[in-house]
Amino acid sequence: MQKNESGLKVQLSEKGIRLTRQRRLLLDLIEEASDHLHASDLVKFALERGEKIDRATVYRTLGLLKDQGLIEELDLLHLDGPEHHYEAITRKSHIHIGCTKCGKIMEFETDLVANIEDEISCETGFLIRSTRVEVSALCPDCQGKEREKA
Amino acid sequence: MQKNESGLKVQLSEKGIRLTRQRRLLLDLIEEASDHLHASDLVKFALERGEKIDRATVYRTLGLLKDQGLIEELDLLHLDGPEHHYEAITRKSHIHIGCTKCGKIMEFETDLVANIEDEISCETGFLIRSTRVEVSALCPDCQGKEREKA
DNA sequence: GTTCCTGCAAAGAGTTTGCAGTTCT
DNA sequence: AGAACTGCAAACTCTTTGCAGGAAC
Repeated sequence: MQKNESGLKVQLSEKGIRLTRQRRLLLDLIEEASDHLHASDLVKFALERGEKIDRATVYRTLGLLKDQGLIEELDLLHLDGPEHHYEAITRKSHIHIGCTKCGKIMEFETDLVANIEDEISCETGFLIRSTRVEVSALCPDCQGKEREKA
Repeated sequence: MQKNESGLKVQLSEKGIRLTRQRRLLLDLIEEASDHLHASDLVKFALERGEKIDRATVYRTLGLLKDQGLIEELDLLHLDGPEHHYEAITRKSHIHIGCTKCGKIMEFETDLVANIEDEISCETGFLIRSTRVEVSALCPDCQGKEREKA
């Protein structure tokens, strides 16, 4: 373990999991990303910064990070295709709203998700790990275009 | 359009979409199902009642029904594999809680989802079509087993 | 030094597509 | 009759796996 490692890397290391060049690379890419990445994005972005990584390693690492609770797997309603998207789990959880017409994804923060989680815990006894909320909608721009047609 | 067609079939027909033998069959299976079906379930269940339907038709029909807003596509956190699951859209919406250990899926009804939708509509102007909430958790049984190990 | 990880290549699974023939309205 | 739908088969994409060599601790 090297000095001054960034957040997710420390977390992984503290769980007794080896930090390899490839894992550092992927964690960097995921932490720096503003978007929701999928596996082939990661291969591509790695190449762009001159580092090579195999698809298989990407998938294996994403699985590992998901199991360890460091990243979250999203489908984003498959508006963009069948791949899975991943994002770092941050303090403030947020939900995703996708426009079914233009495919745009918007993030939205709300405390109400925590309320749902509380209600579930109390009433069912389930111990919640994470909650994924994905909303399928029509964005304001696309609503305008729909009205023009009519 | 035949007489006494069931709910989803009427809805489809009213949209001007042809009712074929295969579509009736799939709608019947989806309406009667208590579980969340995926494509190959539908092929299998059709065969069990002596009707043949091609995979391609199943996928095309599921796409159609999803686009028309008659069924909802779920991933159920992929606890059960990479397939998509489908269920009829019913009046009372519900969310899915999956146990990451045993894979059990529980349905849960709450009014709080409607609150989230209201908040989103007001603050973003998005017109919501549907909201998918999938919770990853540990069920009470599996929590017990975890404690035994420790 | 031991254990775990990676790359490569091949396989696997779910899903989509082109086309000719059939069915619906 | 005309438009839309289906079955078949092949193709496609995303993802997983076995194995030999290499890296982390």
